[in-house]
Amino acid sequence: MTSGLGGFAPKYQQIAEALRRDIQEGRYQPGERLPAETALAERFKVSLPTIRQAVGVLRSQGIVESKHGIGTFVRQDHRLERRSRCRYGRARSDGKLLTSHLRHDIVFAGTEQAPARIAEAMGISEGTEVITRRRVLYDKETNTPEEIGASYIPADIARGTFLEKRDVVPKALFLCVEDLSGKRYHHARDQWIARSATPEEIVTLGLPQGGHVMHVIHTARAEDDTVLEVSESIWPADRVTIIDEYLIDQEANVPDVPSQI
Amino acid sequence: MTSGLGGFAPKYQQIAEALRRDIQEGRYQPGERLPAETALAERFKVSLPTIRQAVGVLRSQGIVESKHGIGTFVRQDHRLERRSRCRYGRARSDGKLLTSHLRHDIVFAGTEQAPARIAEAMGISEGTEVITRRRVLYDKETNTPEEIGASYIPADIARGTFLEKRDVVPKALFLCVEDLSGKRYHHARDQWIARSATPEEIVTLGLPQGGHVMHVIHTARAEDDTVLEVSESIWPADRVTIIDEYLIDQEANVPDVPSQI
DNA sequence: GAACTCTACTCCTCATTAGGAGTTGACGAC
DNA sequence: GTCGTCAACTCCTAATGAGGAGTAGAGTTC
Repeated sequence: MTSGLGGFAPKYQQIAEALRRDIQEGRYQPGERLPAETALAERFKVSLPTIRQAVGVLRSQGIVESKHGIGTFVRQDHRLERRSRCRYGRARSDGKLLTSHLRHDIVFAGTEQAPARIAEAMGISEGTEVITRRRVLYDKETNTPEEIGASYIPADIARGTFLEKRDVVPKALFLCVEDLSGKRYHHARDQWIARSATPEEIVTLGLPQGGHVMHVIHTARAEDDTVLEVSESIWPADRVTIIDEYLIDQEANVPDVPSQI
Repeated sequence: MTSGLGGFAPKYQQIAEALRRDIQEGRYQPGERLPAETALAERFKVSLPTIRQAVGVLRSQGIVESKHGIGTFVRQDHRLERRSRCRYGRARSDGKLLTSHLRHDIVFAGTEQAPARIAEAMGISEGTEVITRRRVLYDKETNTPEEIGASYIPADIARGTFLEKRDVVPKALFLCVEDLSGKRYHHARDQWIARSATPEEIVTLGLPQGGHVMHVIHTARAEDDTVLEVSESIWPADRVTIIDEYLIDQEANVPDVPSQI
C-alpha cells in the first residue's frame, strides 16, 4: 500500500519528520516525555512497528532517548566545549589538574599489551608491554560520566614506578613522565575520529544504543622524537564541541596532504 | 519467547555480532555482497524482520551498506587524513589550491542571509546578509563527493565584487579576501562537531540513511579581531581522520576551560 | 549484433499479533 | 506511617504475511 495522500516518503520517515518538527518548534520540550508509542500509533493512524521505526530514526539521531518501561524523552543537546590542545601548561604545575571540575576515577593502572591503535601511534609492535592508566571522568555535580580516558607510557620509562599503582599521581601526569624519563614534552600529534560507540563505551558513558563517540589519540614526543606518552580520550559525540584557537602562520610549510581550502 | 540456548542478548544483536565477526575475520571481504536477507534468515533460523533489524545495526555502524534491489555489501573503512590547520600558506600563493587532487564544484555564489551558526561565529545577528560561496569537492579519480564546503564573507568586504560570481577565483580565496579587505588573516578559531547528517547531506555526499558527518566551522580574523571569513567543511564522519601536529608550549596561558588531562 | 521485454532476485515498507520486561503508583495489610 | 503487593503503563523483542520497487540478466525479437 502506498501512503496515498500527500507524501512520497515512507510513512515512518514522514512521522519521524513530523515529530522532529514538533520537538524543534517546542511542542515537546527537552526532558519531556513523548506520548506513548500506542498513543502515537493512534494519532498517526499507523501500526505500532511503524511508530517504533519512526522513533528509532529520532533515537539514532540523538534527538530522543527511550527508557524501557518509562517512556521516550526529548534529549537536550548540550555540547560542552573542549580545547583541542591545552593539555599542558606549567602555569598549572602546582599540580592542579586542568579538569578540576571533573571527578577522576582511575579504573586501572598497570602493565598491559598495547592495543593496535596505540602500538601504531607509539611506533612499536602490537602486544608490546606498556604501562597503562585508565580513567573515567565524571561531572562532579550531575555525577554523569563525561569521558573515558587512558594514558600509555613506554615500559622503559614507567615500569616499576608509582605510575603502575592505582593511586592519584602527585602532579599532572606529564610532569611525572618528564621526571621519570629525564626528557621534556616537545611536540605532539593528535588524531581525531568520530565513530560509533563500542558496547563497553555505551555502558560506561551511558549512551543510547548505536550512539557515536569522538575519539582522540594524542601522541606526545620529546625533542629527539622518542614517544613519552600516548593518551586517548573518548567523549559522547553529541555532547562535545572541539575548539581550536590559533595564530595563522602563512609562512609555514604546507605538507602536501588533503586539506580544505 | 526468550532466545533459549546460549545468549542473553536479543537475537538480532547476537546475529549482528556474528555477522560483524564474520566481516572482521575476513569471511566477507570489503566490497563483497552478503547473503540475501532470506538466506540469512534461513541460516540463523529467525524471521526476516529480525534479520533486517540485525543488518540495520551494522548499517548504522557503517559496517555494511544496502542497495535496494541489489544486495548488502561490506563497506571498506578508508579514512582519509585531514590536517586540521594548514588552510593557509603563502608557500602556495602561486594560486594552486591545497586540495588540487579534488575537483572543486562551486554550486552557489552570491548574497544570502547568514544562518544561525554562521551568524554566531561572525558575531552578527541571524539573517544579516553575507556573501556566500558554496562548493562540493569530488575525488578526481573516483568522482565521489568527499566534502561539502562553504565560505561566508562579510558583506562590507565582498559585496559587489567578483566573489559574488559563480566563477573560480583567480587565487586562494583567503588571498582574495585579504586584497579586498586590506587586512591580513591573523588568527582563527575552529569549532568541530560530529553529528548525524541532514537529508541534504545524505544526498549530496551519498551517505547511508542515518550517516554521520564531521562538521567544522572555521572563523578567521584580522589582527584587530574583525572577522574576515567564516568557512565550514562537512565530511562523512567515517571517512576522515583529523590530524593535528604541533609544538607543545608549556609556558602558554591555559584558559580555564574543560580539557582532558 | 543491438535493442527490447520479461523474469527472478534483491531490499523496502507496513499491518497484525503475541508475549516479555522494566517502572511507577495506588492500594491494602501490618 | 511503613512496607509490600499488584495492576497499569511503558518500551522491547519477535513471528508472519503481503505487497512494492529497484536491478540484473536471460531470452527474444528485430
